[in-house]
Amino acid sequence: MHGRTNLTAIRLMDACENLLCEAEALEDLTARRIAVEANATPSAIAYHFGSQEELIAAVAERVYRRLNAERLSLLRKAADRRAPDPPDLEEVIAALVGPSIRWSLDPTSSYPVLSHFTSMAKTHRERAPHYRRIIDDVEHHRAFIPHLKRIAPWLDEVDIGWRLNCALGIRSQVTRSRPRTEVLTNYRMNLDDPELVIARMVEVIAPMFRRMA
Amino acid sequence: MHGRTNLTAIRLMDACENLLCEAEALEDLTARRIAVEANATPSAIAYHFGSQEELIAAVAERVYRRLNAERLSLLRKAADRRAPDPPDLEEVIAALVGPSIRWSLDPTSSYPVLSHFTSMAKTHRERAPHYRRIIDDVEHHRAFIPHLKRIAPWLDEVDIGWRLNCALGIRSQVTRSRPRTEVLTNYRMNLDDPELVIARMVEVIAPMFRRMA
DNA sequence: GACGGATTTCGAATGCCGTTCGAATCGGCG
DNA sequence: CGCCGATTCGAACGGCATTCGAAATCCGTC
Repeated sequence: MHGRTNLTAIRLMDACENLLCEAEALEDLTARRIAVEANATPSAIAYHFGSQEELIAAVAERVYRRLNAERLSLLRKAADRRAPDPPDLEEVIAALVGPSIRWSLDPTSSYPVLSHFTSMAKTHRERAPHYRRIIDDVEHHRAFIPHLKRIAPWLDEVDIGWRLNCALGIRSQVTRSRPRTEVLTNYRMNLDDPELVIARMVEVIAPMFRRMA
Repeated sequence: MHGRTNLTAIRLMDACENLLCEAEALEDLTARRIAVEANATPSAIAYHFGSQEELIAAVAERVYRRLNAERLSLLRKAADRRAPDPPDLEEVIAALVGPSIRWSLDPTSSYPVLSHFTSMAKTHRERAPHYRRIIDDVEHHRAFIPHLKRIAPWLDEVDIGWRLNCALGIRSQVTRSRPRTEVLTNYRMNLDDPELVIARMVEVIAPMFRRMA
């Protein structure tokens, strides 16, 4: 029934996720390789998912859900700790960027799936809408807005959203352009310790939400 | 002589640049289409550039040089205006992010070449080193460091480089993830006026280089 | 236990891709 | 004219994702 609850459908997704993590370049990920890794044939991909791209989208969505769950869990924790007072700004920022940073530095995580997936949206025309729906789903980011609004009530929602967007840009730069980051900091920053990196990011992002001097 | 000063080599680069700008997806860019657009054959690409990827790299490098020249020209202008005093912080930041923003909003510019090119580095394994050499060339960014250091002498060079890197991340987010930016700001920010966007970015980035309250 | 329709798997075929390669063509110089 | 390097071309080749009809498998029903 063309579903993805089937056993081989699951095996295809797992194989695709594994290959996507190991592959250093996307051209290493071919339908045939996925099929072999999953003990199936390329036709199985078409049958269960419609196309290779939709399989990848399904895998990416699955990984995204895990990351977002972690983010929102940290946000809830930050909110609960201080309730009914507004949460701690630095803790909220750490909840926003922390999971991405930790995943990107953990070689056993599936973070490569996400970074490959975003660059894939620019490659494929037909599936792009379907891809963008996943990438541009920012509901889990919007969840941060009300909390930040309580922390910085003098900013309107547009200002908050804009700063949130900027924070996400910094996050992407650090996770996806490591060579640039290394060169610009003269190789004198320890970019391997996630907590250190997160602290450095908080140090830069937090002032965006503080009242100007 | 396998050079790229030949007439058809130039026509190939121009055709590739045009197609790269018009194509909304990279799969639209094929060697055969480039050849047709340049009144040549696919073999000509191999002959003059070695491969399609190297042709694309040559085109991207050409566009990068134009953008960087514009950036450095603005930086020099900012430095000259206040010399021998340190340049104005906001003007330096505008020099850093302004050209990218203006190009990305100008439909006649070749900015799509750059955004496509960066996502291409993740797709191809063999040429990746060659690609990364172009992408990770941050010499033109490093040129900003001494000026920023004069503006914020209490920051060491690592701090300056880190903040510069963060500013570039914000720039990338705004130029490359417009849908996200729109949703997060509730579609209530005018993202079509480059000067307005630049002002908003300066507003967020400048505090990174100001002494904390 | 055997049947029959729906579901799933398979393998061959299709069309497009980038690239290769030998032959044909061009252009200037003796 | 005749030569030779530089350039262009067209016909391959292998690899890719995908399609499709036939086989195989599964499972409720007789």
